[in-house]
Amino acid sequence: MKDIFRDLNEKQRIAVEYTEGPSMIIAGAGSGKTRALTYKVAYLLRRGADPFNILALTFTNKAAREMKERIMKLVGREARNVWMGTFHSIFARMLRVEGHRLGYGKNFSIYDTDDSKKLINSIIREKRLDKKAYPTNYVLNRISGAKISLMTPEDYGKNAEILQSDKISGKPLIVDIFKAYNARLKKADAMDFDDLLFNTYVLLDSFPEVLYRYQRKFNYILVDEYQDTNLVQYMITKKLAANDENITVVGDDAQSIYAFRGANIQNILNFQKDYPDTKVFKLEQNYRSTKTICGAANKVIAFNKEQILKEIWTDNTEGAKIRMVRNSTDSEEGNMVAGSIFENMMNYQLPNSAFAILYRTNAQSRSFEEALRKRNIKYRIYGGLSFYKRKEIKDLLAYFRISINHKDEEALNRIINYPARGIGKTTMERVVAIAGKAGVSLWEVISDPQRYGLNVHSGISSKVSSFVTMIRSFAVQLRKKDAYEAGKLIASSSGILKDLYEDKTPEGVSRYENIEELLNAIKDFTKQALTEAELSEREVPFRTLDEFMQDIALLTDADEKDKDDGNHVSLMTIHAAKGLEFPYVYVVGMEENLFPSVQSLNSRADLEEERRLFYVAVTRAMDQLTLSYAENRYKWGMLTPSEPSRFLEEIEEKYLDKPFRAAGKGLYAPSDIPGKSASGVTSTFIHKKKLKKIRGTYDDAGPAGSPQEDIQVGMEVEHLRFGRGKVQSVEGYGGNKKATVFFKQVGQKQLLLKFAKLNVLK
DNA sequence: GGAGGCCTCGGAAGG
DNA sequence: CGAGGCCTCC
Repeated sequence: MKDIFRDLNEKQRIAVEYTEGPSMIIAGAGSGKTRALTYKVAYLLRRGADPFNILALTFTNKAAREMKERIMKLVGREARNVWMGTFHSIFARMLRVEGHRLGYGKNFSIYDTDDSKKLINSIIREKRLDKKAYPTNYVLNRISGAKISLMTPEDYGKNAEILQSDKISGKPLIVDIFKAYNARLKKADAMDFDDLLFNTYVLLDSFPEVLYRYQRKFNYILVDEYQDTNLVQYMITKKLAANDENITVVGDDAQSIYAFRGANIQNILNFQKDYPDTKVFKLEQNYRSTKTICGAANKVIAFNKEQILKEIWTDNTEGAKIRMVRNSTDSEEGNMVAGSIFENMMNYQLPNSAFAILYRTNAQSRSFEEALRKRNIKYRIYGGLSFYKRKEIKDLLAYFRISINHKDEEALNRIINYPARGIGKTTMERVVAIAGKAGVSLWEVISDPQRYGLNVHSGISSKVSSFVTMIRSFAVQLRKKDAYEAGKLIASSSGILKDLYEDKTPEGVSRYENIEELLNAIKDFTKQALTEAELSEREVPFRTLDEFMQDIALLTDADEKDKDDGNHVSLMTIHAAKGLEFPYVYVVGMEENLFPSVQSLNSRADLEEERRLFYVAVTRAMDQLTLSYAENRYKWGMLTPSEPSRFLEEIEEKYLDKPFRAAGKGLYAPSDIPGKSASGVTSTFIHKKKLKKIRGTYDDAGPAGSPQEDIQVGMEVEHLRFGRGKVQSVEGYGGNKKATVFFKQVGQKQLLLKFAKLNVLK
């Protein structure tokens, strides 16, 4: 048990050891929040807790997966039985078992945001409402907000305040759309993302025996990123923990950046009121960043009024000053950043993965893409169109969905006439109308058209019936074949493969390849061996397609594995960067009306959230932070002038490389950057451990590097990127000391020892 | 029923 | 600028 604690500092250790009763770990940026959480679970397991009795909730699949892997490394394979996952996936799992009490089938569908929007649009159309008056996103946000606040459509309709505000905004009928929307979901045996939470709450609230069972089951509850929880998440965890109150929440109010989607910062601020016995632990030692970056970040966040007081500090070195760079246009900004990355890479022998470019909006990525491509620097853009959002993928998945759950209306609408089979808009409008009147699902109508008096030409009626027959045959095959065989059969029998195969345009070819890729993923899934325990409790001795669908229904882009070795410059929004760290960080587009965004300028709360976002951006940097802005930027095709962001002035002068707004010109102009003395970067002190942590590809064999002075001719050394080699000669003194090394893989290289961290092997 | 032209409008994003 | 919705025309 000792060895677990060896990796923790005193404060972390005390927090981890405190297992009985409510506790809150307020963890500053880079202070080892994830570490505390993973070690606490590991510690519980070591002390004999049953993994099945531990519930650990996260916001992203990635966080859950990484934590699980780390715990498995600490205590072994049993850790995979911990109930660790996202709120949505854990609750979906519970609802598959218990949902029948609320009238859902075991194979209920999960509607993603696109499905929800389409459904809302069709309801607006059917109700003959004005689309302009009822924008889809607005309506969906209202509905989602209601569900997050645990309101049914009936509650919504009784709430005078809400009705009044809908009336004032000229949308008095949202309540009707909400009612219809929920009814349609139910009829389709489907839940949207919010329902997964809402229904879990209802389940625990209305069925005491179920609540009791899960309270007994989950002896220990841990919640990650607690500052991001919304009301329903808060209520569920409170209910589940009510029995023995062994609840640990981890978070940092300074990094709460999701209020816009319902996160309630009060949940963390009020935790101590909910559980008066709460033990509070503060982790403030930062292991990630230099003193400069920590100091600057503290100053920035201090401009906010609402916060739990805390300051991060670090034992790391002072480090390089923060650079601020003015550019005349956004494309110049792109070139400046790419040039600076290139130069740092060359000077200090850094991998691409040491660099990140962070921006406020996805639309900003273009100038950086172009500049990086010009220099042949590998990069990856996070966010944007994900694999599972592509049309062809959604089409095939819709076939899977409707084969599993015939009532799934959005899946049906999507594919009933794709590939084209002559069942058009008119026919479907009739089906929808009849189904609505009879109060049954669309499937019910098309599978028994006579009974419901579906009045169409005999030609069309035979097309409909052969579609129904096809889906039914898929359903039969689902039970006989494993996931891969069934998936392959559906892909070809549905006509999707043929349709895409015939399209020889580059896009068509790529769509075909995407389908192949999906089938490969299913193959991988199918190949995973089943344990004896699993085999004993299932009907068929192989993994099935509906299991695959449950596995991926809640997956998103962020879960996609890197296709390369992970050695790329990362481009992403600041939101997406939360939880990540990079040696070199460029926060770009630091301009008024962009960051902070226009929409945030109206209220103090919004501006403070924006500042927390800036705090998150600053604290992603380990070694060097560069802030940049452009005086002119293309916005929607127009070159628009812009002012530097107010946040730039919140960085204390003493942390800056050159004064911001000093008399005359302070900031770097881009021409100052590449080339000249590496812009005063004193040292890079990239810790090997950290680099390895970033992507896990730069494994170093030996222990921490030896002092550079000791490098001698004849030594066997290892370089992060070039691998093993032998020192041929050494020349120069002090900071200019150079070594010529022959590497087995890449041949002879001259290295400036100040920058190239070499491990001495022999 | 699908292709192509015109118009509109634009935040961030997990599941 | 570019994506997506809508209308028109074949």
